[in-house]
Amino acid sequence: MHLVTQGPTDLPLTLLNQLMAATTKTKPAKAPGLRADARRNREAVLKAAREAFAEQGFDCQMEDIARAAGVGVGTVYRHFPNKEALLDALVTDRFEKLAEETARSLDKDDPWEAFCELMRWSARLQAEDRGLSEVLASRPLVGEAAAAKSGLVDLSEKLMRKAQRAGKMRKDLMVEDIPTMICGLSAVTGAADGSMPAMNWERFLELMLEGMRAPGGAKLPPPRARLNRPG
Amino acid sequence: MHLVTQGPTDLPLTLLNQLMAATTKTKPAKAPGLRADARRNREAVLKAAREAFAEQGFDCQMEDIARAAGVGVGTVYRHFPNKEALLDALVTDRFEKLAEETARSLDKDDPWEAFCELMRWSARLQAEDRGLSEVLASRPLVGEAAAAKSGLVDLSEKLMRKAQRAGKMRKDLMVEDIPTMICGLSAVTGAADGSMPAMNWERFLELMLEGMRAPGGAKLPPPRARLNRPG
DNA sequence: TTGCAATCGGAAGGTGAATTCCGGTTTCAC
DNA sequence: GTGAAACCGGAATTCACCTTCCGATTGCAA
Repeated sequence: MHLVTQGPTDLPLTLLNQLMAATTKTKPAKAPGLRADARRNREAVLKAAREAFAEQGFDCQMEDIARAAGVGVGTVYRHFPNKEALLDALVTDRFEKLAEETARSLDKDDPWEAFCELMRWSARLQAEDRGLSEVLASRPLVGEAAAAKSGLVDLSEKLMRKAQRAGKMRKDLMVEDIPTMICGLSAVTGAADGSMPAMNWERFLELMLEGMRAPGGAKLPPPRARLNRPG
Repeated sequence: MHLVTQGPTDLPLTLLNQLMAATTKTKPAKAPGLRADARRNREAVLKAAREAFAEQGFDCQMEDIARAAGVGVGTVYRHFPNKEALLDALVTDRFEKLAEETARSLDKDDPWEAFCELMRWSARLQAEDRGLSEVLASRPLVGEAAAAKSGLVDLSEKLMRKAQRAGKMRKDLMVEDIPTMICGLSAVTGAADGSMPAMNWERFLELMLEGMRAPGGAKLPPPRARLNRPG
């Protein structure tokens, strides 16, 4: 009989694996001390999930993912305690990709142009990934993804301040306005690929950028709440 | 035994009621030749549904609606063939309200100011009604609501053209940009009331309006598809 | 008042997914 | 090579809703 893997769910087992990983590498490794077949399957599941999530968003089905990965649903659940955790892993990955690109933008010469290009790049990413756009538009974040987002916000803030100091972005914009903009944009990219092809996120984005450009016209309403971030 | 109301669902009965209504009033009447108790219940159901839909959006439950209306679920289904039809009725109603206000805006002196005020008013409506904002942000329309929307779009187009002729709105905006804007805005109002209170739709809206004001700056990307409308 | 068709309520049925369970396999340390 | 811990698959279970069904009730015309 098993001794340590007993419990209401498989979660403890997963945690154990993560602990073992931590002893091997310092970064949260993708596939720690797993048996060869397990590691292989885990990768296959992630790949299938990425595709299903990009295609159908949160409504993708666990069984489809399992089938696409060539495994049974049980295997999916051995690696991720539930659907939310699986998707959280994917979302975190996406956020890290966004953060990387944002960091790269910070090095460019013209911060305003860099900001605009970053927004365009990110909008394209959303347009190609229904899951990402759903998450950005309306899904509350959980788990690791929340932390990943907070890092992303910090980077955006840096870029924003740079553009403001350069006199190209209106001074009264706040960090909070950026997630807000991205939220609106995501709804548009999501709708555009779905039921309303006449929606045009490229135009929408340019219109918003136009509104953010310095010098600002009419005064913006004051904030009601601030993002609460550590620090 | 029944002779005319037989069918796979109660839909035929509803249609029949509507036909009967048509002979009494020219407009689609709310409660035609129904028995007194039926009419009373129908109103109660609509009221309860309106509240549940505004509060929880499409995820509201039929049983909750029935309970709030003080009737059984069976009664709800006698008046509306299914959930979608019930919500369609509510959405249509909302769209008509929007259209009325738009028509009123057409009579105002300063068309640009009227447009801005209309957008602000409509955003407030969305912020108070989760269901409405869901529909505008991402739900494909069905049934009557689709027709109601098309009427609304026509009116918006008139207002837009007026503002453009007055030289206050950039000339390269198209009708399609307005539903797009509203879609983005709805996502923001929806998120703001839910998980992300730091989102501020008032600021977002003003930013967008700023971008729409004449004279436009950078050229907008060309449309990819047009709204296909009759005429 | 009476007859009965229309209406009512809410239990039961159906559906679509997520999640659990467990007998059979596979990998790997020894 | 061998034993057992770790893994595997996918049928069975669970859960949360929407929708249907039908015996009991009620409004209304005669």
